[in-house]
Amino acid sequence: MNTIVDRIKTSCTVPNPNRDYFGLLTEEQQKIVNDNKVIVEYKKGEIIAKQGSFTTHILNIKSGLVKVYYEDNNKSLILRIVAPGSLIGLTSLPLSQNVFQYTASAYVETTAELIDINIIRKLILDNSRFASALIDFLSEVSVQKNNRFFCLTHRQSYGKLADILLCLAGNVFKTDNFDLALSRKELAELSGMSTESVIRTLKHFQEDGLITIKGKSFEVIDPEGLLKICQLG
Amino acid sequence: MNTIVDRIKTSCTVPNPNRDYFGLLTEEQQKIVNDNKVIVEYKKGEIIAKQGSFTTHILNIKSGLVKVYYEDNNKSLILRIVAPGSLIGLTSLPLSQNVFQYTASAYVETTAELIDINIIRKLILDNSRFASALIDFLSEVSVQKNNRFFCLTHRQSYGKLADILLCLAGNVFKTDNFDLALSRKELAELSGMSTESVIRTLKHFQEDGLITIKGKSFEVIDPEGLLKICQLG
DNA sequence: ATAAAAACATGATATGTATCAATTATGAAT
DNA sequence: ATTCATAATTGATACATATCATGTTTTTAT
Repeated sequence: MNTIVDRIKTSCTVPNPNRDYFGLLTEEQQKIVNDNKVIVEYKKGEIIAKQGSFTTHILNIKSGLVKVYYEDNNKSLILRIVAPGSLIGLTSLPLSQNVFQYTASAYVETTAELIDINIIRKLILDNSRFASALIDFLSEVSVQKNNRFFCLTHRQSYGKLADILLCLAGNVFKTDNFDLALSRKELAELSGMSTESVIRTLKHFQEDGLITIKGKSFEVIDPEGLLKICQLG
Repeated sequence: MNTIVDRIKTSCTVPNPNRDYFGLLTEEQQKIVNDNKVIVEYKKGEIIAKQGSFTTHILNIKSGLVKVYYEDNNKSLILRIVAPGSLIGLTSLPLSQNVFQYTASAYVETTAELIDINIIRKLILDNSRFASALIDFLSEVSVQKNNRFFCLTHRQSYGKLADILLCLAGNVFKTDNFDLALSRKELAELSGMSTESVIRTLKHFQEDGLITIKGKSFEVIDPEGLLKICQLG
């Protein structure tokens, strides 16, 4: 599949087609996981994991949409957007950093499996295919994050927002026409801009016939135009 | 050890005390590695790995100092500084992204072991302690990189540069008095600023009695002062 | 249904920092 | 030692974007 989003270095961090990490386990190992997991539903805005608190569980996101962000001095930086099929908390696997290194909260109603991190640690040692899959996962997240930060540090507002819009249409909703659960403020956080600048830039895009907005309803009219803006910076 | 650098979220990405990843292998496995590695010396400025080229080898840095950076549209972003004891190329372990995701070049004369990546892939499957150690490594690099990007996106020039200076003194050279191999331009890249701004800011720090500079020779006079600047932003 | 709060929008202003241009210093090469 | 190239420095200017102030609309709660 070769979408328009594949043609830019996007700040989008929604993962590629899900992998079934736990499908690599033996039946017996799967049973251990199933016996040691709980399913939790989070309402919109709820904290799923809090930076600095002990990581007792890895989260496997089953439905919804989650933001993972780093907090310091009342400022925050969104590290990645997590969609179903992705895991949260793996950076706490090293015993030397056994607390959450970031906060995760639900953008929308979200369901997650919580699996004891010590079970995961044991499975890594017992099942090398599983371990290898986690290495792949960490590597892929790392590369996506590099893209994101390149965009954030080297593009200016028009490019950043165009990028986000293409990402939302192409990766998250997979249609040019979507209702966005995020507020303008959240869009601003995501693109590293001020809320006002987001609003102004969206207006500009609309005037140039690139998109149409009605409240929370977005439509991408000219994806190629947005792409061009991304590439220019 | 509790240095001043431990008290801030630093953009510094020099790794913690080395781990001997290959020491976790069996003697037999170590022999395989030794039979399939070469040692290469790189001169200052030489490219060690080029973004986009096939990753045939993982690099184990033995001496020197390396910058790992992401390139796009003639712009570049330094992802991390690599000191001896660290590995380069692990993000190419997934077969889905088997090319270098970044470029690495030597800041100073550098020595590296090159180990066939397929050997590494096999060892991950054969030795789960080794796999687990690589997971830890990837997690730690990930967290350090988050810190770096938080600094780059949420601090302004004075804070960024103060941070870099503390990092150089505290983590890289481990003394308040050091000769810096990096040019002002490289310092600018590292802090995500323009060269001119770096120079002006360094001058300002000097006028305020925080540091002394004579050409390439730096001395940190008032680390607490620099720390305060970091924390303010 | 009404009040209160939050989100959205718009204009004016401030500011940090890049960019440009020009000058001086440093180091390498012949 | 002289030339050339590269790095460092300084000042003037431009500009993107944050911040502030204020008003409007939408959503939420009672």
